[in-house]
Amino acid sequence: MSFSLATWNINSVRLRADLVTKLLREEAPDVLCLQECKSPVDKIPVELFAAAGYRHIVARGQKGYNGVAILSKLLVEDVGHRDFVARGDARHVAARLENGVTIHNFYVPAGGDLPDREVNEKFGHKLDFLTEMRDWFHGETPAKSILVGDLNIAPREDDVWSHKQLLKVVSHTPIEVDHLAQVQDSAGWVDVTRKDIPEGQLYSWWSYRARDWDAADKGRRLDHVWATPDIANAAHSSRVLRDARGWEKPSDHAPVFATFDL
DNA sequence: ATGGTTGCACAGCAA
Repeated sequence: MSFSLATWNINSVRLRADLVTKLLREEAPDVLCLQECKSPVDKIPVELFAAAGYRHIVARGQKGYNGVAILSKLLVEDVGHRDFVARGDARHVAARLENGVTIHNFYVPAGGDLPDREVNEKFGHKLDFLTEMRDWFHGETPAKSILVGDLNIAPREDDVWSHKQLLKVVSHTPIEVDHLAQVQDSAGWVDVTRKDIPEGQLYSWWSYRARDWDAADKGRRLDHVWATPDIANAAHSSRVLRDARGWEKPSDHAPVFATFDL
């Protein structure tokens, strides 16, 4: 059995519902994980997605902020969520496919501007969120699991347009990279995207603030697809749909894809 | 060095 999956920070699922359906119709992943839906669950345009063939939806939402959803052509079971750092934020949801694979969809806090928890509470929140992810997965020791989402960290030097210029910029600081590595180590998570594309610059996010995002190409790889070691070797064909960043009224993130043969 | 844009929701915060 083979299935494909994509993760996309949509930055408002209602404003960009037509872009979601465009992606579903043109790229047709079996499962699409969305972050930053910025919508209560009951206001997600589920009929639109069902009409495109995605009849199974597992989501957590809140008004205006955060929000994660898993849209699927395949039957999925809602296997819950965890309120990381106990703020009542909708930043995690999990679903299980009939083949036994569990998919965790995360929206990790962005962390504010200053990379110092003493002066920026949001940075501390981000680090604490990552620490709780590490401890949770360490205790769970998951098998046949996939973890995707906007993790808001670009860990490698070639995951950012300038390693040197971003060392003190939130998303690429050594302490964040270390925290993310500890999450990854907690369950032996394999970075599927980099397993498939080991070399070269690779980005999934480009700021809205650039005059010409495509020409400047000052991107970062903030969106990730990870898998536990038992299924990581079944993954292939990873890619970033950079084109989507150039669509009309785009999200600032592009979707990241992977396929699993199980 | 600074400011640049977007979404939500209607001011200013979060990203």
